[in-house]
Amino acid sequence: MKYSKLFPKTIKQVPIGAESVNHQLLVRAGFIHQEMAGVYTYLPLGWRVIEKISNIVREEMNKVNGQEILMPVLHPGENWKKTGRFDSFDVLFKLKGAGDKDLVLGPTHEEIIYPLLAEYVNSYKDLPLHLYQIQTKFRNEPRAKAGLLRTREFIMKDLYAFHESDEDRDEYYKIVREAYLRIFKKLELPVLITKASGGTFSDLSEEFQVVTPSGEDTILICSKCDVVINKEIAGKDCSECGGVIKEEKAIEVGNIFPLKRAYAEVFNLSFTDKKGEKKIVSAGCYGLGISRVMGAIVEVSHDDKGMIWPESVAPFRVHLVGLDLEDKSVMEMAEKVHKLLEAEGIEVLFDDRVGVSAGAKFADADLIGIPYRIVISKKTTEDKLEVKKRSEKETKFMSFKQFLEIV
RNA sequence: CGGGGACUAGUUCAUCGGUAGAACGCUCGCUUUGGGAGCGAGAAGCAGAGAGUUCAAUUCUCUCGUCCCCGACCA
Repeated sequence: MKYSKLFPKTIKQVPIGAESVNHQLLVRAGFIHQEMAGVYTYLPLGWRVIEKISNIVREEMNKVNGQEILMPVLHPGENWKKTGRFDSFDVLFKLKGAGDKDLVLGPTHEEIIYPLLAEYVNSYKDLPLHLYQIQTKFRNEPRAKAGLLRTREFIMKDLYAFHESDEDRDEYYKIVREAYLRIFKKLELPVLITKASGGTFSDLSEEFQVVTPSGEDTILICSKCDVVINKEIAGKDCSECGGVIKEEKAIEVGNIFPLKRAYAEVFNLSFTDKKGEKKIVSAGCYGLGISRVMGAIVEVSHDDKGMIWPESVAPFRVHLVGLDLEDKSVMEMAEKVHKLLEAEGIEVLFDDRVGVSAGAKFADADLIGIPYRIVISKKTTEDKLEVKKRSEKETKFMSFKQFLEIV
């Protein structure tokens, strides 16, 4: 990809109203554009990051036997009336369809997936069943804030798992819990598994929290036994060992909990067991905020110059900066290195602009935060590429071959 | 939903009663090229919407809208 063709370009000024770090940097670098409070367009660089996060999540969901589906954004209001959430779900977007029909923009998908499964699941042989989707959710938050951390429209992965028994459900819960840990490790996002309120469903519920001052949740960490609890449900001292606790601000990037039989009863999601008896399905729900993860990564991984993307989700792997490009031989060398890298399957953003100062190009590279920067100029040759990692200070010189070994 | 702040060029901001200005960005030309280069020329605005006060409103008053911040809220 040539930077000269990339939409859009970076901007120097901090956008008005953008106070949180993720909002400022993502807008300035051209990853996202705000349309209204809590609603954003993902621009080419930002969308590449979203896709990479999604693919990491997808891969791990498939490993735990998840089958990907895509449910509708638009829900029949009727289903929400059945569960009582048409009136009780306070951030529900409601609208009228043709014939004055009540419709809902989906903030979560129990009201779709339960009726769906009730139609198809009959026997214990149909279980367990693990279905997930990566999709846009809508929640009419009273106050959207902090860039991608709290929005009215957001991208989320939600996995719904259905089981014959609570034992089977709880066993699968542990499996997904491990998958989540692998996901956040790949995303290089340090998470603390936090005991949380189960809402209306359960006492057992865990959140994956990223500690950062910009977080809006408060979690309590026990200094003695390493238990982490959301402040919403905790007392003064550690409930496990009575140890002293410390408070931290954190961002919730995932939440897993058993749904038990709450919706299965409403929508009559039942099956016939081996003995021929009718039973109600037991379920678990596993959420992960894809777009929020993007904001959280920026919050924990940046410096005063810009973002520092983990290699797993960076929009490109190499930022090739061409200097002295009005010199024909330098331009040819840069174009050659660009092609060679792409031939190796390495994603490259090539700053091919002519007449833009070196300082401006370096500043853009730092802001965008791609892991490896290669500079091509009068001072370099193919056997002496100038390489710098975004996360490190030192610049190293190496041949193309040597670079391929480290990248 | 309560409290506070803001809305003027594409962006960030000045003007604070007398019909609008800078910086950045953009276009053209020349010079320059290792940490956001210089000079010159140019394009760019119904001052969020509406009403009121006034000879005159971007400026004062009110209403509405939008955005941000602090709370409340956050299956």
